[in-house]
Amino acid sequence: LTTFEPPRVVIAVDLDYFYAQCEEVRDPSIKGKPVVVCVFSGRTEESGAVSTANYVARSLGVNSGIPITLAKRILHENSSAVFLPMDIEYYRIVSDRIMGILRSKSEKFEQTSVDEAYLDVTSKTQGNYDAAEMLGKEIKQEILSLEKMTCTVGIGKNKLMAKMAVDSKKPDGLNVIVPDQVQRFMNPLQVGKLFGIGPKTEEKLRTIGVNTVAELAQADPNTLTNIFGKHLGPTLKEMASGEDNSPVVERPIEQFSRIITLKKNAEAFDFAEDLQPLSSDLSRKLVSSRLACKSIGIIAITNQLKIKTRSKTITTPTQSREEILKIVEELFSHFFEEEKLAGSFKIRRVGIRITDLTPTTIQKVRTLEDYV
DNA sequence: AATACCGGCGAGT
DNA sequence: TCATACTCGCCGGTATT
Repeated sequence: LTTFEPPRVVIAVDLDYFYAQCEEVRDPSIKGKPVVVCVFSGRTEESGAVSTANYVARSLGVNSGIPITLAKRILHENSSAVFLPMDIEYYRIVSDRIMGILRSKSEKFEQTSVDEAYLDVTSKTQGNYDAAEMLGKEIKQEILSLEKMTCTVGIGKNKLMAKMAVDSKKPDGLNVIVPDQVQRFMNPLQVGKLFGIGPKTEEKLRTIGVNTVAELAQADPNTLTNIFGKHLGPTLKEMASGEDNSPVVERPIEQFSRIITLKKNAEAFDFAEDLQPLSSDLSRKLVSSRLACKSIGIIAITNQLKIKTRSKTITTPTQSREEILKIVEELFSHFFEEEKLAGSFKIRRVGIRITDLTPTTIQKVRTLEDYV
């Protein structure tokens, strides 16, 4: 006698143009106007990039990642356009409330960013896609009534298909791709539409004559493995078939980083002062999450926007602001010595990354004992 | 031979 | 020139055990 195992049902939820929508909710008078949420780098008055824009702004060509100055040029005749500095703390508070709602509606839950999450609802729906769709409508309605916010819901047989469903129905959509329709949905797509295939991978595939997902699904496995490696090659083929076995699970954060734009480009290590707040922030974050790091790294971004990194693994995990800073300064000193020999170059942005995070169980025990 | 570490690259929000 | 701040994952090369 075997128990009935319903086919997996996964819901992906994506909060529409999240940062900009948070601003619309906070101040409804800006709804209908172009709303542009900006990260001001502080280098000059207006330098920086667009983080998110609402759909009014997007329809005019103001997309994520473009320079703020360009966005202003595009919208300069539009006197109603609203440019706001990113207020990540506020967005996180809104996000936390909504994620709480979503978590309560799922058996397994995985938040993948501040505005996206997956819900495994297999047993709740008993594998029934009509039940899943009703649940999707309920989720949309609840977020709308409690937070006055729209979202897009995608439903599929795994995370990939749920995500593909979401991406093809934004914004304010509800899209179900039932298992029978997976091939029909996927085959005609250009490979660049697949989640995880960006411009570089798309171009590589084009050189071997693979343009559509159907062609990728039929592509020669050896060729793919030769080009993309023994993991990515087979994964690409699976993706093209709409297959994805990855479970919906909450993952612990594996790295923290902080990065800033320098007031002026550096040709030598003359910005040690600027690193102190970064180190402090990361140290605080470690302490508050009861973690210590075993690996400390630096990030340097050149004026050509090339990313360079150096890192060091230490023997005893640390939370210490001073220790992190000391290693970071060593790494930057070495880095500039090396690069000096290599030729002239300029560093635009610098940062610190900490990885190999390990729980500080000793602190946990102490905290418990305090209560005993 | 297996594992760890390192730096680069790519993708996504 | 105009180009943020994050996080995750894989690749290949090299070092360590």
